[in-house]
Amino acid sequence: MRRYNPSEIEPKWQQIWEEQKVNEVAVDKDKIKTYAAGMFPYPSGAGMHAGHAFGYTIVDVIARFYRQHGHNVLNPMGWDTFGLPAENYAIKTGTSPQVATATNIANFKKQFKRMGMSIDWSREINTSDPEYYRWTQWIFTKLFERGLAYQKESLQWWCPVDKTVLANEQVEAGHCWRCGTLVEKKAMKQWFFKITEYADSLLEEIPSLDWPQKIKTAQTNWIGRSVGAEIEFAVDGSDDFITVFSTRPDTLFGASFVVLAPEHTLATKLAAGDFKDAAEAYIKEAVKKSEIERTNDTKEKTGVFTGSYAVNPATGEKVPVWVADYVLGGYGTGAVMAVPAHDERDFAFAEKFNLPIIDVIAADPEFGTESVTAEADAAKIYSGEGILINSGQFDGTSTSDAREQIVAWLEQRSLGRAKTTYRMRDWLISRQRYWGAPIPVVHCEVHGAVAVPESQLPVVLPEIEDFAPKGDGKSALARAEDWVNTTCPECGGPALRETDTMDGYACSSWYLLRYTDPKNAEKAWDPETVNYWNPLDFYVGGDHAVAHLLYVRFWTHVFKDMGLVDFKEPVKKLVYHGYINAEDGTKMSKSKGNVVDPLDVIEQGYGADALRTYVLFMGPLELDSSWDSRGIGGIYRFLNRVWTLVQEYSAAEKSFTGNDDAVRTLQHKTIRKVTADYRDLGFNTAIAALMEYVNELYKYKVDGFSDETWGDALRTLVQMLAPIAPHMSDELWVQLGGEVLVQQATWPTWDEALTVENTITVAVQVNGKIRGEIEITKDMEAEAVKELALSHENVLKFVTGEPKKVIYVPGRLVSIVV
RNA sequence: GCGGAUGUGGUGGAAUUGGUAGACACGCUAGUCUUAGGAACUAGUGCCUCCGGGCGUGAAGGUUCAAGUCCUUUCAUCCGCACCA
Repeated sequence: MRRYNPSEIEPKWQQIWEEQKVNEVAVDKDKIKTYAAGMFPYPSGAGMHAGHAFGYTIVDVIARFYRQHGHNVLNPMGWDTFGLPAENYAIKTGTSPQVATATNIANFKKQFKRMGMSIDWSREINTSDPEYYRWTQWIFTKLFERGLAYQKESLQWWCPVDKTVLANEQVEAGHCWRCGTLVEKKAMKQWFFKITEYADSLLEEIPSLDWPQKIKTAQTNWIGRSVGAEIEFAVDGSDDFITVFSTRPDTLFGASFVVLAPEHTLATKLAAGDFKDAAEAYIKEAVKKSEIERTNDTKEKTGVFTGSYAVNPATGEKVPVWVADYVLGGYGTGAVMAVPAHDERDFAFAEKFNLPIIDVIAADPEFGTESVTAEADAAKIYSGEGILINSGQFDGTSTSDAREQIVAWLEQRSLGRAKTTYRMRDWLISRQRYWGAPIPVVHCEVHGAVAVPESQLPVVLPEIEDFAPKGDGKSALARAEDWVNTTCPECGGPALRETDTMDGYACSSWYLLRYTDPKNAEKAWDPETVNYWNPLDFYVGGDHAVAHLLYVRFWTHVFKDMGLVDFKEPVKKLVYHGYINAEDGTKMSKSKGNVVDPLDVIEQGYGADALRTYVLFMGPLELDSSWDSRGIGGIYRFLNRVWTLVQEYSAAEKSFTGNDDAVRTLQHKTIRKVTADYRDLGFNTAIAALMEYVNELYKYKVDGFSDETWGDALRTLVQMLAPIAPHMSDELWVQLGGEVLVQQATWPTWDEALTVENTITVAVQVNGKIRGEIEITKDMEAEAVKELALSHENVLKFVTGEPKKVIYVPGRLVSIVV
């Protein structure tokens, strides 16, 4: 009898799949399409780890499952190659990023193939390939045309180690997402994408997405829409106005002081009189402090009185103007009206500096317009809804009505207007680094910033010797003089190329479209092709909640507006999987030496099928788990049992056995269960059901094998195992008489009538406690079942006299109440 | 602080509409057999027990014939965002 030997059969089938090009697909409108992709990897020098194996196995199983349903399945792969790690690695080792990247890709590709991934390799893309980034640049120019890419001077996050600016999304708790260094603020002229213009559009579509709630909430919070008003406070004795933003214009009558962010343009100007020196010193100090220092210490508020006053537009009262670092320069207008009675932060500030606290909202309508302040505990801040008090003509109005009425009242007097602000900022895309797609812009003395025309794309990244940043705020490209000096596409006059490169996230914001038309040399994509395959049916990943997943949505929304695609949302279903940690439960890392390399596991003899099955069996997709080297042994045992069962069947004398009915019922029940589990992406339970199936078949086989029923049962087993363990399945499929590859055979179906067993075990409860079991036939009447239950020996012990109530849940249990 | 989850055996985890809690697997225990292997197979494995049964899904209440599942309160852990006005 042949032994299960994955290291022999796996390479064999991988070669056959490749030779037959079974995974290469084209547009076919007669078939249902399914487009499944994993978030493409950043091919690091370390190669793949168990987490990669997990994510891409999920994609592959989905792809194979739908292929077995006759769908036209696109499962592509590409490489996210631009970015800091590759460049830093290159600087460290002295090799060029181009060379290092090519080596790493070759390594990753080998691993993918050895894991049996059913990828259409004819569609492989690489973001650092000029044929790819040419179109990334083209998209930039289109955004530029529409005013969605612009340049502005502003304070930005700067990583002093990586010597580049970072997007907001790339700063994690004040530290650089790549190297962990404390970031600084630096004023620089930078390129931005105007994602804020799409804030509402992006927000609106979130509920329609079949994405994990976690991600949807994270995006909603990230966009952070706040509806409120801008309100003008005139500066007393000056023509200046302080514009504040508030979500609670209904509390305006309680605004007892105004607070400016230290960065506010009026902050220094308003420093006056005896307070001038102290205020200026505070402002200077606060601006210098890193953001992290400022936000870290949230308990103790600091601030300083400017010496100036502003006029509350509702009351006409003079209120002091303060400067404090709890007000953020970058949000709203950088100035707030402080209503200490109804805002915690303002309250803390007012208490510390002894500023007036005016109650303007009564929580309980029963208080009417009478102030509760006088006797109310001073420490009580009420930030909820209620009825206005101490608010002139608005007394008695509900807070929600007052919000509208007060804004309208201000608007009449040009002292305010409704305003919606967002927490999200525009996407900063300039990077002062070499290894990225050059921003396709030329700076002309006459015409300013001019987009490079399509005919001159790509702007190829020149190969240079020294690509390390020097910290002068410019990328190494600035030193490539031949490249920098060029002519203006508008006038032909002398001009300089933009030397910043684009954030790598730009490249990954449209690759899901390019996959569908990867070789198009005429345009970024053919609309018909893109609209056939897209949007993506399944997008599998375990990283990124906002950054990439927000950017890719943003670009697609823009493409829709530009008429380049027919859909707004790029990803229908987002499959978010957990991490695989090392055996000790900590994160796998190269430095700790606890990384599990999938290739090692395969080469130890377990094979790719066992690896794939194991990572899926560990638990539900979304949960984190820890690698357990013993667990894969159990999986290997299971695959061996499958193998052995088929060998025994093949070798056996076939005869009628008497267990055919039972085997058939088992088969149909299993098809129903496993099919549903696959569809719901419950791979762990699908595998468990297949194990149970095999265990049951082992029990039945002692009676011998019949030809037809057992052949069917085993072919079904092999087919249902095929998405997960494709190599073994193809091998056994042939052995069981299959004529084509398993993935080309139709998925088994079940007959509901055949899933019902002839005799069913029903539990009997007395007063909610299980007291016995009865065997009934499948057609037994409810009354007969109840009677049978009541005559059960053990049940009789607990039932004295006439039962109050007898409930029969068909096929499940009988509940007797006494 | 806000938001999102998650709490089930020694471990990873299963449980349609509320309907026999612990599927499946790891581990463990005992046994069988042998070409001593990364074995394989068989049986057992939630806790307690006076062997009748009792108790069990973070905790406490509630609804129900019946609750891991629904409701109320509460505790713990993890993750995301964090002075966003």
